[in-house]
Amino acid sequence: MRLSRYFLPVSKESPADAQIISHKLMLRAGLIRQTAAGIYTWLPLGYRVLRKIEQIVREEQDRAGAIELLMPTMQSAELWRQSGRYDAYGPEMLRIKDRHDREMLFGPTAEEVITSVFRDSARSYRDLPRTLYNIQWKFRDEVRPRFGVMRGREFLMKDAYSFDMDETGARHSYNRMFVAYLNTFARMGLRAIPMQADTGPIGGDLSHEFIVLAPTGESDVFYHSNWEKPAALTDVDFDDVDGLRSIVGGYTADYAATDEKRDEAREAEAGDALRQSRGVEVGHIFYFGTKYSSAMGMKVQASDGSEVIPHMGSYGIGVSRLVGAIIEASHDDAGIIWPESVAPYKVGLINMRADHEGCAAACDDLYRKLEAAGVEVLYDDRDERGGAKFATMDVIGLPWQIVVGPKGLERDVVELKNRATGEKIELSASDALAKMAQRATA
RNA sequence: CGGGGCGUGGCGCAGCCUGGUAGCGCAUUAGACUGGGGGUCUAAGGGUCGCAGGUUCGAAUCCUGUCGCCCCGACCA
Repeated sequence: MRLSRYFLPVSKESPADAQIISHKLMLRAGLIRQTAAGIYTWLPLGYRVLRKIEQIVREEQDRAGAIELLMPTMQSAELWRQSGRYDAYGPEMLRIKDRHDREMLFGPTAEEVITSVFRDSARSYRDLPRTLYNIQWKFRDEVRPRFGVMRGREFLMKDAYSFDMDETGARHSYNRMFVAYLNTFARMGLRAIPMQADTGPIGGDLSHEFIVLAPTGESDVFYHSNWEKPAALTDVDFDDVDGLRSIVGGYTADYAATDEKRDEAREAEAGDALRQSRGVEVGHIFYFGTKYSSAMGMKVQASDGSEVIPHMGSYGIGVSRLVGAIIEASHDDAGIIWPESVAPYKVGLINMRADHEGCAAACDDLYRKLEAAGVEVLYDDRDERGGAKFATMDVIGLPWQIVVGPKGLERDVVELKNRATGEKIELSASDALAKMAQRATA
């Protein structure tokens, strides 16, 4: 993409409304614009990041054996009356009437929809277990939206729902998601710590919140220093019940708890290794037994002919919130530092002198070759001074910058800069191309 | 939902107390110079001061209402 033809409104100053760093940077870097309280338009650059994150979530859900579908944003009140939640949910649910005066709502979650859909088609134990998920916009009419996309009213959520014949099966489904979540966040460069959590209005007795450490987080959290080691992907067979259980057991062995769930004995045990921080909740998983399946009359026939009420769990990831959480965890004074896995473009190509014939030709050539090699490149071909271009690239946080200028070209070199480390090396344009092409396919 | 604050060119703000020609910085446009970390000079464009009503000869300014947004607290993927 040529910057001269793109829509990327960046600015030096951020609106006074923005309080926390991720919100300020998302506005300054031209990622989002607010449309109403807690409701945002995703500008081109921000939307690319959102889709990258969404795709990682999707791939890890698929790997864990979950199946994607798409449920509507609008739901009928009737469905929520079946579960008894229509009255229980309260003013956070946005209620709407259609032209026939029928009561509708903008879905804050989808237990009712999925249970109804699956209930009407699943007849036998052969149809189970299944975990179904979708990535869809949700609306929760928060009393006080704030912190940009970290706490919006409209937000993109991945929500998964598992159906099993019994609690043992349900716990395995739960463990699948537990490990899938660790892998999902690790791929985004985040260390997300699973913590024992309250189940809240969703109900049930087994629940973990996945929390990313950040000083601006909304929850106080306590954890063992073992959690400070960098996040690593776990290569697992998701069908291996015992193997998965022991992996989850291993992860939960190290103490980690939110403020409400602190355990004095375990904190004493951790001793000097106990750490305190603030955190952002990026995922939450629940096992809640037959709460919805029984309320909504879901039954399937077991192999012995008896009727069984399936056990369920639900599993959420705040996809749009993750954009903010990643920035909270990865930025510096100059701007955002995107992990390569979610960066909107891999590399920013800076033409130091748009008016310089040789320089422009070299840049155009390198740009074409990068695109042909499948490297996502944002080419700053504007007639601006170098300083302005550096500042733009730094604030939008692309992982790599290739700087092409007349001085370097005299010696047949370009400069490759790593945004995260600030390290700069000189190399030939073809070497820079090769290096970027290699990273694009890695 | 309780408490507090703010709405003035795209963004950040001043002006309001004490009513009288709407201003500054950044950004934008044009030209010139300049060219490796947000350049300089010159010129220019852009605002019915959130909206509605009231007071007044006259309202950004005073009064009433209303809408929107933000902050603290309680609640949340």
